[in-house]
Amino acid sequence: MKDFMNVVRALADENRVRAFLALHERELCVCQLMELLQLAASTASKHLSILKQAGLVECRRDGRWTYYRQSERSRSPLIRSALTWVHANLVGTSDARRVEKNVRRILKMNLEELCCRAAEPQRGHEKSKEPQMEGVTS
Amino acid sequence: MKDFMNVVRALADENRVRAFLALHERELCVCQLMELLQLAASTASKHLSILKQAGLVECRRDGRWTYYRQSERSRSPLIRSALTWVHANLVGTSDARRVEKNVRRILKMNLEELCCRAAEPQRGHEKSKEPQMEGVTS
DNA sequence: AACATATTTCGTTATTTGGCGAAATAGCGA
DNA sequence: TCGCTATTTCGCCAAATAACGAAATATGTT
Repeated sequence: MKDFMNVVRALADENRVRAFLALHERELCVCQLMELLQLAASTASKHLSILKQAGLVECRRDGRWTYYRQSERSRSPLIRSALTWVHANLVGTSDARRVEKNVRRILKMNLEELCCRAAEPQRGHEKSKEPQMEGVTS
Repeated sequence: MKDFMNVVRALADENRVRAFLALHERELCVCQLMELLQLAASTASKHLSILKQAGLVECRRDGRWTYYRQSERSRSPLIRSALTWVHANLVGTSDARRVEKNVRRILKMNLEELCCRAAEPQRGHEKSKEPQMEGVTS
């Protein structure tokens, strides 16, 4: 029951569900999820830790970035069934499509640029003085 | 998404999950659920209305009593899958067995007696004229 | 009708939760 | 080492929620 309640409570917030949907079949770092959810870093991080605590997502550290993804389906029957249930009911809905669209937009953005945006709107980190607009060729 | 969130939030409270489990394959009135959850009538009623709002349970009125039960599985794919998911993860656990045991105890009790217990600890419903001093003699 | 009682609604209070910013932590590169 | 930055932790505030009792509602009984 305790594990079950943890999973349900983790899913009982719309921002967490959206984050969870965004992590379907791909991994994203906290910066990218901040952008997706339009939340402060500390808030996004908290949400992810709740999802992680429940076992719904896992994370790996890569340098300065922490990448989150949905847990392996082999993790436990509870988690496997939760993943299946959420997908069965949300994948394909307009809300899920909206999330998907937003994620694709975010994935096109330069990670360095995206991450620094909140703090310093101006520059990237090693290479560019000026952000080299990708996608949009001037 | 809205419907999904309603279902998840309805399940995000342990008392509601216990009530929901108790309503598996049987119906119970609010009095009986008060006894099961050890909550005030207004609180129990509120929990049931939240479960009902989410579509997880239905109710019928029979005289003074309102009987709740789990919704028909044909109600909607969302509800059907929710019922299946909850059952798959909780039925057979120690918590579910404890609920089941309690329900059986409650079903053995006289309904009239059970319902009046909160108000008047002493006796059944048809006989008494005077409230006969509970504890304090005036 | 008057009364009894099961349930719901309403108003209040205490607890929990979601949000933020500041400070602490962790890792990269000079 | 220092500086930079992504993330987490901490402390606080606001909003949501769970709990209660009192009052209102609905229904059966006399």
